Amino acid sequence: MIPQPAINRLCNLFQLLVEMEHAGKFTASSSELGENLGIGAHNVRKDISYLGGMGTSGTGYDITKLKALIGDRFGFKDQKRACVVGLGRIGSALLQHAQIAGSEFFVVAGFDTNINKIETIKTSVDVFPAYQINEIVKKMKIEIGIVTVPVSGAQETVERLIDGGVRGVINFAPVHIKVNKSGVIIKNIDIAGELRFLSALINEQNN
Amino acid sequence: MIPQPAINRLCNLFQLLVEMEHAGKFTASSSELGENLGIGAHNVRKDISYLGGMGTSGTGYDITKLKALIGDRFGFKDQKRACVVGLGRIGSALLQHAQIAGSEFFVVAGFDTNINKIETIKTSVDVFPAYQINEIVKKMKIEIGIVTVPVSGAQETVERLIDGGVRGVINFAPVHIKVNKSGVIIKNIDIAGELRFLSALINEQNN
DNA sequence: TAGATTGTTAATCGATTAACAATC
DNA sequence: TAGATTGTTAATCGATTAACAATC
Repeated sequence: MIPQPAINRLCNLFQLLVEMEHAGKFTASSSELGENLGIGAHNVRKDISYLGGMGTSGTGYDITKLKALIGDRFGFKDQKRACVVGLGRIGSALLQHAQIAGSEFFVVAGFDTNINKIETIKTSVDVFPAYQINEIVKKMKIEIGIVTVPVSGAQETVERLIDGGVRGVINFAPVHIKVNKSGVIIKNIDIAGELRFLSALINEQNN
Repeated sequence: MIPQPAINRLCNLFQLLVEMEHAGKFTASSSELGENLGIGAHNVRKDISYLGGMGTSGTGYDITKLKALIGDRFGFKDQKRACVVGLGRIGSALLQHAQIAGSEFFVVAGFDTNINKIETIKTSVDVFPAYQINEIVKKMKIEIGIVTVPVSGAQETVERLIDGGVRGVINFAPVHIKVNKSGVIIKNIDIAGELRFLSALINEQNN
């Protein structure tokens, strides 16, 4: 059982390794990796040790092997299908963006309650009315839902996604979502909240 | 010295209180607040106690007073000026969005290296070429920078913002930014990273 | 070999949870 | 008063840091 913060750091490490590999590097030491991630070398080694470890004393880590170790463990090889619900400014930005990110995630569908918006929107991704969420998620075997609807619609939207069979949700609405089905994970991203947090931290420094 | 996780939760609590007040509620107990935040009542009381506490035994908390207590402590009353650098899909969405969010943050300027983009973009917010970051941030007394440039430009962008006098940065580029000036806070939001993290968590459950 | 760097154990640190006396 | 709920102290839990023997 790997602690969540460690899983998170290992995800960041994975991304760093992708970039390093791309840049033509072959090996890296824990201190070099730590520097690039903004954490201690200890921490890097400790995190990697949760996966069993595979570094070479005196030399460091083989970038390609380490990347594979993390990727295998967390299932980063398989493509993952996602959908976006709520095609406002951020939603429609993500509808395009998520494919690009060079990541293993593909946005394969978009949803909105507003029929006009559905007809207007210019995108290569198929777009459907919100009442079809359940049906389409099932049909397309979508694993992850990205929710960018207003607070008032978030809970219901997530429930429909879960009914459709989604395993995880990224929720941009600033509300806590209640989940009854076990095994479903919700991750919140709250941009206004982060701004507020940042501003609180700045304020705290001044006293 | 309030622990950071507590500050974060108090920010969420603040937002909840705004909504509750808006809904016409006057008091709330720690258990009710906790339920809405997805945390324990213990935790709510503990967090509030960092601010000195002000609940009434047997009755709970006065929503308006509690909101004021948090807001005063973290400086949420004053309007904060922010700018967005990098007017891609997400950047230009934020250029509009951040004002709306009903928050105390105002986006007062946008920047991009691409001159064409600057001329094309439709927005009520003033938009400038990136080389003017330092100058404009100083002139407009912008406190917070929101960075949505590609990884390759992120470090330099943040440095320019800090030179201009920004106190905090929200960075959407998936890189760790090095800061030399003390008192400046960087918060990362990595959407692709969150997707990866989510997918790793889902994967971990299956074993 | 000598220098570098890993993996792991033990020690520290900090936050969350629990419990309860105090209070409205 | 009796019931409800706070604020705080103490106990638990978990993660990070430090240190070092093992290894290439």
